[in-house]
Amino acid sequence: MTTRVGIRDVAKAAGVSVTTVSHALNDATSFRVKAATQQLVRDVARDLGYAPNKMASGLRNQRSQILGLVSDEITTTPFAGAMIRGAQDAAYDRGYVVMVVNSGLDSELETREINMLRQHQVDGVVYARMYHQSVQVPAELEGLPTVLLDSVTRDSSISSVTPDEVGAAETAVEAIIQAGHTRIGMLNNIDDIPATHGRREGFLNALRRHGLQHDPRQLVIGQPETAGGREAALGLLGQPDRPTALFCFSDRVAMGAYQAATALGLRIPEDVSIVGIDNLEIIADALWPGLTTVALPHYEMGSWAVHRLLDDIENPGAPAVQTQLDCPLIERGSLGPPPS
Amino acid sequence: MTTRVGIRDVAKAAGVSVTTVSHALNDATSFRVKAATQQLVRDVARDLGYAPNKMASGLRNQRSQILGLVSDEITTTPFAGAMIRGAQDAAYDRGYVVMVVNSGLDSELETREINMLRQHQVDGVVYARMYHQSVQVPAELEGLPTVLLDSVTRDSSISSVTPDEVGAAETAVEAIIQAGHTRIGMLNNIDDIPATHGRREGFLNALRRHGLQHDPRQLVIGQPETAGGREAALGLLGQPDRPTALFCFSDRVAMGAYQAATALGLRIPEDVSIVGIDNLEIIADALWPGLTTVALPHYEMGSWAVHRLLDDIENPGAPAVQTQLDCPLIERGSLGPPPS
DNA sequence: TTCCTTTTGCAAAACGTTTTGTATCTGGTG
DNA sequence: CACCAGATACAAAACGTTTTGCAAAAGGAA
Repeated sequence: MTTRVGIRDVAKAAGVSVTTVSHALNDATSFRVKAATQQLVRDVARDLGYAPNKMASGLRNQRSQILGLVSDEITTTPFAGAMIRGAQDAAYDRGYVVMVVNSGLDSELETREINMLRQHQVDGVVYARMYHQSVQVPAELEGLPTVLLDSVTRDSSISSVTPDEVGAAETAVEAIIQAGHTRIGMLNNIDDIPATHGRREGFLNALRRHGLQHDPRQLVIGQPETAGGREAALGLLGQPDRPTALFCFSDRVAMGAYQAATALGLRIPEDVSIVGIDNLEIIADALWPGLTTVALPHYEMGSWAVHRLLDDIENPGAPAVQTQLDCPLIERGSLGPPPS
Repeated sequence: MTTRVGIRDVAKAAGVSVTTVSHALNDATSFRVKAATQQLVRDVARDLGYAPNKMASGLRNQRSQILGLVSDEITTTPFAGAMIRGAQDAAYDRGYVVMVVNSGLDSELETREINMLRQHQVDGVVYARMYHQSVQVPAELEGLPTVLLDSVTRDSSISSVTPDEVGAAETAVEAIIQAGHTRIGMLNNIDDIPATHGRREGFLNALRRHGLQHDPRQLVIGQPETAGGREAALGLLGQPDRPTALFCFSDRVAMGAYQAATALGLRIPEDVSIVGIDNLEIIADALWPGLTTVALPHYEMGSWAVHRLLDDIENPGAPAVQTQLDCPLIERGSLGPPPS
């Protein structure tokens, strides 16, 4: 219940004026205050536990130092956590704080939530999706600095950051090829999203680069969940000329592939190697043996988005940029040489 | 770049005074304005897209309408997403917004982050953990309305919400018993945390209630991850008098039990039934067959915490309360009758 | 001493609201 | 017409800062 300590209290305690305190604390307009007094003021402020009221200073400078993060769902995967944390950490490093808001798929709710953010005078907004997709930025964001996270839009005047899907697939398939495989199958997603196309392209690129022939029957599609992966893998691994390695659209699909392999009596990686994408630790670490996979840089994307947004805010005018972040290979135990 | 529309603009457009606008919009101090004018003002405000500046109003009424949510890690499991969303939704329904901040295990960072929240004048904070544990509330929260989420502390003057661990285990084991099992094993956690003890207690309660004898050799402990569950289950299921059902500390442990069963050539649920706790969809849905498990009410806890916090803020003085939320059984396919 | 220069203080305005007290307007009633 | 009640307007203060212009103090150098 102790009434908050304000700048006047600090001034009184330090025996200087509020003007001096203000200058001492925000050393911006320097040289109105001598180094010694500045130190004194700071010490006193610390001792008193003074914390400037950001509503007041924000009101005065028309800067809230708050960023909005609007996302769709954040419940099913841990990806959201990583992105938010990346955004958070970056914001914190630069003296900002993040207001998170999520609206599921309800665009009316989204509108109202963005409105709330505006009322709180957020300095900018990160517009995030939980998986890489193409979006239309809501009209309410008009006039607010905005950066897209894990999403892109037609309007190239908005900066965005996404995973390098093609590169991720190339990384995975290169690793498979390096291990000696020549008959490689892919379990792709049936949905028409950027990840589907990008990863397919990367898969084909890697094969081509190494002069490996692509057998279209070994690129199958299915639902991007475990059940879909299981079915697809059962089909692929049941054939006599089965592939010796499987590149899977995601770790969940890879989990299905494990189940299929086990059901068929194939050992991993002795009889068949499996590589995924996502580095969904809760699955990749839990599979037996551990799943070799390519990590999606969620934390880094969150961080990148906020840094970009703050650059935009702090000195506007830079051209928008569409960035794709690298996806590193995480080796566990599911990739080995092909059976001889 | 259109300069924000303020209350004066609304007043001018509606042809009334700012006083009237303010009264019309916050109908609190009623009857200073006639219903007709109120409607007029509201229409004009909507047409102009007027959004009250919360920094200004907050400064004036010493109320930011912002809640802080400080948590530890939010990266590995999707639980964080559910809790945050629950908190979020509840806050939104009552006109508040949430600032999320997370500090890992770095308590110095936590201190500084709480400080930031204070600077932004949050009206209260939810102090959250990602798994049920006992915590010490940091001194910086002194004087701020606080509610604990998925955590408890010695000081019973702070309200808290946690899952009903004992009840969750009872629910799971009751279901197993209803299915006809009499030889039931438990794979518990080795860590000394509330969940470990609560779930053990619930397990024993259920057995006792049905007059089933508890064989201590069938309650084994291990690391609460998949590998730990696998090892523990291999031991338990390898014996001739193996249990016909396994109650697992968590879904990840249950996944290990699946692996062990598969390795031993046991079918689920024909040869052995398995029940978990967590309802970690990404795993429970992915296992084959689907995992019957008990859900931890993360969303509900987040929502409860915020509602409690706002009750505290809006009319202080109510006694603190320690709440435990129910955990419902989620049936999939891993529980069946015992082999005959 | 006198004149600078550097450091500090003081007062005031501004940010956009809410809230209060008082004054004004309107229309109806006696 | 005079009076009254209800509805509204107006002006001002307050919330806690930042920033400005100007004045005052403290030194040092001439």
